[in-house]
Amino acid sequence: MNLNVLLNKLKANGYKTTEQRKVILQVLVSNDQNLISVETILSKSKEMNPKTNMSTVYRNLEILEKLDLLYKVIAENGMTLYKLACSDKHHHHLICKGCGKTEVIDFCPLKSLIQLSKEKNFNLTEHKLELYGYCKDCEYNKKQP
Amino acid sequence: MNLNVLLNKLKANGYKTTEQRKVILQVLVSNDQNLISVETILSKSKEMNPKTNMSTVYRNLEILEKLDLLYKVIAENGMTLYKLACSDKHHHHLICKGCGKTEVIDFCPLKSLIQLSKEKNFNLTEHKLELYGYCKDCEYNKKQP
DNA sequence: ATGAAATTGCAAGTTACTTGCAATAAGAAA
DNA sequence: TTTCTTATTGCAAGTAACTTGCAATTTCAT
Repeated sequence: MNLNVLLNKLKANGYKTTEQRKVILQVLVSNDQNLISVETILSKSKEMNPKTNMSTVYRNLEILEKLDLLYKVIAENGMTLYKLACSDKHHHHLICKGCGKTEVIDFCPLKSLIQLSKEKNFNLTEHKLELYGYCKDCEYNKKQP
Repeated sequence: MNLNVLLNKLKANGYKTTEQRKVILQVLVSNDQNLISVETILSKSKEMNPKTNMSTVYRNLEILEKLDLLYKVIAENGMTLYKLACSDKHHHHLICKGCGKTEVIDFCPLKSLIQLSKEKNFNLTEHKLELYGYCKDCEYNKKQP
């Protein structure tokens, strides 16, 4: 995903192209293989445009998230990490606990995933699988409000 | 997992049995099928012992986590939800987005999980699979510091 | 009963993020 | 190109969810 594609998607949704926005997007584009923190996004943005403000970063991340252009992970310490979303196709990630580097994995069944991470020389230490949805009771209550 | 088992595990690790601790554990024990927030733990604890304090709740949760007696999920809004850990055996959960009720699932491959949630009348809407570990580079750096 | 060590409550502090508002910038329309 | 509406920004103050320091209290082995 490059800068202009992103700016066009934003424009198509009524958002304007500003210097600060361009810089923030540029930072995300050039780190599109790694999960990075807001702190990092801010400091790298400031390198390119010193007047970039924290609120602006948060507000732009919020917009990107709303447009499904952002992938977000909440770390164990409660800190939020971001990267640009890569594609609409369903996929998962290998996430390096050392550097935050991510690798896309195109399919789902766990057995094959474990095999795949071996092939990629990724030392898989933990995994977290959370299934969300509605239980029988809540589903019933949704339909009978 | 009942109250006395928990208190004994704590005792075995040098932690004392206090009124507040008992109450907090009791709240967790009686909600062991649901993920609950700290706010809920605190208010339910206060019902049983009005002088229970927020710091005390946090400090006790910290201890339980350190002893691997607690299962913790960080929700999308950044709030942390807890329940007692159920067993040492590797397993996953179905988590209801409505009420936080959890159901244990004993095996792993995703296909069977989807089948299983159907059998349980759980309307699976999303899932999140995150694989953590170390990439080739970080693994190398760990070995050559 | 005594005393060392753990625990607690309180209040103040911290961190990560949010919000209100006035000033500024973007870009469509005139 | 100027005008004008609307989005965007920076700032500073606010909030939510924890965390911490410390003195007072409680537990429990002796």
